[in-house]
Amino acid sequence: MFSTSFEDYCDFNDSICSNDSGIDRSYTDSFINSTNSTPIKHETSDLGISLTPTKDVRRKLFNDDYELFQNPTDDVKVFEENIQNINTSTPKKEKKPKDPNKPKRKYANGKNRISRCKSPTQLMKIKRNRRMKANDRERNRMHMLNEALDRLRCVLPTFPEDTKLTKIETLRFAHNYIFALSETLESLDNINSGQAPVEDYNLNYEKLQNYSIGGEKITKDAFRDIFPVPNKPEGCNDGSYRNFQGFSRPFPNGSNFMQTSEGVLINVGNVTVSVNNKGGNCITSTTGTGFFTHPSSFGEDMNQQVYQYERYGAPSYNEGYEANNMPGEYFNQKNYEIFKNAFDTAAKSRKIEKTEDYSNYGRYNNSMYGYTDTNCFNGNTNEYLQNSYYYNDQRCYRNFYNRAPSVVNAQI
DNA sequence: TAGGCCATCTGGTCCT
DNA sequence: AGGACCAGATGGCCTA
Repeated sequence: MFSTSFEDYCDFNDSICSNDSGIDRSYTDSFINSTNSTPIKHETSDLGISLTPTKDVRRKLFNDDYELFQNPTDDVKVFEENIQNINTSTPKKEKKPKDPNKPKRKYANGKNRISRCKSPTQLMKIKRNRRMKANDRERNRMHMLNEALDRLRCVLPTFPEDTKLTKIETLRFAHNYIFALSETLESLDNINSGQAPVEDYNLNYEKLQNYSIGGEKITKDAFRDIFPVPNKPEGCNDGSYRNFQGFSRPFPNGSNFMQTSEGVLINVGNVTVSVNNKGGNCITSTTGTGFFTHPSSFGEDMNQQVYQYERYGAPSYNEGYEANNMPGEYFNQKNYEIFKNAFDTAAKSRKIEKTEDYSNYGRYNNSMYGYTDTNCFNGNTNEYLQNSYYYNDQRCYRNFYNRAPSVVNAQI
């Protein structure tokens, strides 16, 4: 089975590996990312072929293996016998019945290219090469899967001080977060239809996150149990109290919706929208802030408004409603047009950078990984790493508190 | 030190 | 043949 020529095991010319095998890359990655991932083995007795840095080391490794092949110990013999009797492979799936109408595939006549005129030694090298390439592909595949999970983590409303969610926690939390957002939309629909909202949940991220980490799949009933309807704020008439609860950090009044004498503030997800009665409108998201200001209200400062609410408390819905005679329907056609125009203007003003192409294995580099929040910035200086994925695709949600807003002025 | 989590290796299966 | 996907095995790291 094994070649008796030692040199056959020592021919580690990299040319036997295809250009996309990523061998050098893997070796480099093992140093770059050694603190974040299991380093690729260099000194173990497994194949360890291309992953070892020098030919001398490779020779030593294979010399050891070669000696073992030539003179297997009793332990090795017993092990090899036992291993034949253990089936650790993926269980076979039942084969689908063949479709007789499906056209048969054509195969070339004669021996295939690989098995033709190849010595056992050459075949072994070919197999080993295939295995290395398969390992490399599998590694990259898992890396991309982890990239996707990291992206998911960044859009989930976790807090900076939290430890990184595990994979399963991330998936559970994402599921429950989507559920919670759906509940928000349902409440919003009830507002628009003139009905009282279904619930005014006393929501917060930490509860939802902790629930998710516990491994429970959230349901409507569980949702109501976990987030009970809070007591109405003082000054609100229960009969006409209308409010909906988003899932972002609430305003000082504990709600995600705030009706004031100046206008309306709505906070849903990562976006806060301020519609000012005088035309000074603002959209704030995790990616920045855009102000859409009517000429008559240039100089209006939303931050001052928020500060005023924090200090003196926001007026209740009824106060705002009565004072301004606001219509009950906030998301009517007119407001929709206002929002649409504002977003369109903002979209034209912002240049969207192309995100990194992950599909290029050759350019793959673990140093680009955003495993920790610190990867989003340059250490403690909070400078953006221009070559980081995070810089362009804005995944670093949890650190955007530090980001200065970009301001866009437009007339609506 | 046990257990959880993770990265990696590996062989099997399915599909093109 | 070869790539994608999957699941089991393994070893390292970390924490209670």
